[in-house]
Amino acid sequence: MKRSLEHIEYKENTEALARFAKALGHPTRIAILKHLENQSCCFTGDLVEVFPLAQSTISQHLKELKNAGLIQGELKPPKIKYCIDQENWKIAKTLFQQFFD
Amino acid sequence: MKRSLEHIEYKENTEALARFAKALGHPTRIAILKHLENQSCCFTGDLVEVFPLAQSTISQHLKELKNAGLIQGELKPPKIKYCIDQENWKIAKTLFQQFFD
DNA sequence: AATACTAATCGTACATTTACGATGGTGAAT
DNA sequence: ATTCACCATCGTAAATGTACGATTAGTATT
Repeated sequence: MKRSLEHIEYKENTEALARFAKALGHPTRIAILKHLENQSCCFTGDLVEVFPLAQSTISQHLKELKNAGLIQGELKPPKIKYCIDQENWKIAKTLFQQFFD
Repeated sequence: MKRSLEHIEYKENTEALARFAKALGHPTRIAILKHLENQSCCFTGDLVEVFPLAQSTISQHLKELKNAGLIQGELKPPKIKYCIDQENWKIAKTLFQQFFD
């Protein structure tokens, strides 16, 4: 990508907001989060049934959402229960609110 | 990307929200929009001075923001004045608000 | 018509994203 | 210890994203 070597200095929260936005930047991930908002929690397998995508693809999307901090996984053997990460969710909500005035 | 041929059917507004989010998914674009919110409007050249990026790179980011509908350009020869697209901005704001409850 | 200025677009290089199937790992139950 | 179910991760392929410099296009002004 021929990146500039030094890291650009952005204003406070700019990168955090961009990171959240990027995680939301795919319809499947939006749909997963909407699903989680309704159900409050769900298992990977549930999503695989809901969406016409491979299990690995769903898993990848979950990973990205987790990396962005928007969801968290809880071991519930033999499944994993995913829920909204309420704390970060609130942060994201606030950042978007501030951003849009 | 070995995409599924048929298009996945998402719920209302899911794709619109994802499209906005994707456009916001880069810190430079967030910064540009913040700048526009302060200044209300600005020229491409102004941004080139503000950010340590090539003119073509700024132009590309502006194009994406325009494609997403978040900004609009007005011919002000020999420059182009960019402003927030208030109408779509309101739509985006609403979509994010709804999404975060 | 020629010039000057601005910004878009082109061409390129490399990173990242998105999808799939295949494989590996973890915890429960047998 | 073996097996089963579930899910993560790996490997891969193709699309998209991000950056740059160089070129082109558009709009006054001369």
